[in-house]
Amino acid sequence: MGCDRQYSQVLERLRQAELRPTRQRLALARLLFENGHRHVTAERLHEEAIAANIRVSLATVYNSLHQFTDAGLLREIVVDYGRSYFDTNTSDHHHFFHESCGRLEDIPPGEVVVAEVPAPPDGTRIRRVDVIVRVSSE
Amino acid sequence: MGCDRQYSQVLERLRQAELRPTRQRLALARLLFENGHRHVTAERLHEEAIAANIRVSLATVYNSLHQFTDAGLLREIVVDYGRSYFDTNTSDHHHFFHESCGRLEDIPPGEVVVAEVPAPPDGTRIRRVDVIVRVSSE
DNA sequence: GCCGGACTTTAGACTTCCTCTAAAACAAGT
DNA sequence: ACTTGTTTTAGAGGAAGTCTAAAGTCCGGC
Repeated sequence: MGCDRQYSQVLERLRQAELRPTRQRLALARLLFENGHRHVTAERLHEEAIAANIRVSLATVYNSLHQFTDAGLLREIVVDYGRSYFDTNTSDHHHFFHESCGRLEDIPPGEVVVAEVPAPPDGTRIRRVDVIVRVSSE
Repeated sequence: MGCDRQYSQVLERLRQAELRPTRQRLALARLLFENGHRHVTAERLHEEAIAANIRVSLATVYNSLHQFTDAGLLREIVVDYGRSYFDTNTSDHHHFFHESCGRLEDIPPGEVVVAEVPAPPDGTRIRRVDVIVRVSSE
């Protein structure tokens, strides 16, 4: 099954991020990282955890998501007013946002090319370029 | 001064958008459109209106901003979780977002080139492409 | 000018998403 | 096992925005 290997990989990720592998962090990390790339909201992850019988508070879910983000394990994406998505794919890529259902989807790599990144204003440095292609059903 | 002309231009804009030129809408529209392009939040516009002795409620500011947006007079931009900016420049352009101070700034036209816009997922149509370049002070 | 009906505005309660607080629980070295 | 510093938690608190229903305004017809 490879379960043990996955488990210890997740554990190792937390160690490298210098985050104590507590019960809650470990469980959340497994939900996030053991099944391919995902886009989740805090609410959604919390529901999943509860459904999986992991007792964890919403505050801890928020804390963990932010700690993972700070450690570079997640990327936070804001599209809709007042809702954050967390993407387990931290590589350089962009998104489709489905306006009708609020779903976020990766744009296959290589499909958007920002041909020329503008010079940042004086005294500033570019942290990231976000491209969001908003789509709606026809 | 050209004030009368500006006034009637704003009036005309509301008429074309099929929005009754009420006292409040007219006053807000003047704040928004009579002094070059701007990026404002609802809170900010409300404060300005109060400061200019225009009695208007926050709810009306929100209503008006959304009506103007629906009519194509404004463009709504979401960068930060839980805060919307409204841009009076509705032409096709993109933004720098200053992470430290929360300021939004236009990228001069022609500076970002999205060389290739990806094909939208089946059954969907592209509504808009948003490019946000996040910068922070060095 | 004045009326009447439709459209707008308003205050304030409410919702949603998220953060804070202080106390209880836990991890990990000794 | 004990201690110490870190984490977790429930629930209160906060910010941004929406909703409601009552009061006010616009404007065409008279």
